[in-house]
Amino acid sequence: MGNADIRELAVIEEVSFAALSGSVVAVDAHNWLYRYLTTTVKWTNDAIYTTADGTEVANLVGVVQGLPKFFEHDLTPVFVFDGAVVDLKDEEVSERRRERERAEEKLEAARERGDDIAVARLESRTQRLTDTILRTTRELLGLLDVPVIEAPAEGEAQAAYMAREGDVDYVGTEDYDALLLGAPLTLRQLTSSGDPELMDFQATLARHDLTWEQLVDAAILMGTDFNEGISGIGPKTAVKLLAEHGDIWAVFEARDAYVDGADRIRELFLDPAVTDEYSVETDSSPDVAAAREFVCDRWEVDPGEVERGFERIEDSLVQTGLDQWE
DNA sequence: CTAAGCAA
DNA sequence: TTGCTTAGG
Repeated sequence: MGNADIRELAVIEEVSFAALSGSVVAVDAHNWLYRYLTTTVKWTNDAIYTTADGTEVANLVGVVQGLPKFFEHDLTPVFVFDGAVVDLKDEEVSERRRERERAEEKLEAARERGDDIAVARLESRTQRLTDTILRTTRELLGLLDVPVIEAPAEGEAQAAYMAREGDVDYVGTEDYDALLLGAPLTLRQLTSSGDPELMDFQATLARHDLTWEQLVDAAILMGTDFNEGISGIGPKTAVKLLAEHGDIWAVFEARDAYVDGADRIRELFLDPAVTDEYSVETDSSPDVAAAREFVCDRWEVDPGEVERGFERIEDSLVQTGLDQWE
């Protein structure tokens, strides 16, 4: 599939958190939450992340554990939430449904034979961001005064747009799509322990002598989330073909191979639904006490699970407060 | 999912 | 160079 192929084209360098100090990052909220739920939190035990009535609250633990990373490095996160689901082609939708059903069958089988490791792995695959998870995440971010922006469609597209407009410095997501959406600078691995990775849009275009349209065309040839690539075309061949033929239509002609709905897929990347109705408020005053109460009292999370995170948030507040006097 | 190794 | 498989997180 295409993701690794796009990485192959992208100009990516490691950066230090220190180099990012003072900047604003538009975080793809769904991507960030998903990553936290599947890797950090979900991996350990399950019961403590569920309330007595069965509501999942692992997201709250994830938020409390994940935000300090931004604050401690003097990064301002802006969380961008998905709006309406972008409608895919019918076959794509049913393919995904089949995938999901297959995964859920396997999960059931693993449960029956008591294979805990397999259960954990499969659960992370079938994990869904429920309405409750999204709602409580927004509420907690609100209490901590972290800006939240509602995208009309894909959060990542909105984030990329805000970065292109210069309203934020970076897009934060693990997804390579940000590059196709024209996000000038994308940060990856903000949640993991090592240094972040910086993906540079203009440098990527320059390296391969491509226009934005051609980069998107190359991705479509190699395969994206929305289409199968053309067999036999990887990163090298895609770039060569576009240099030779100019655009995807000419390539189709020359190879007598076609991608269904290529014009629509192109549009999803080049001209996605976004809104100007947002404001990025960078000075914040988190109500940590209220956040604690929300997480531990309202949602019954064991204080031990989030205490360290709240402390780090409080400490980083003091720290930035001091910085202003230096 | 990502990296590495191998066949065509 | 691409695509497939396998190991590991």
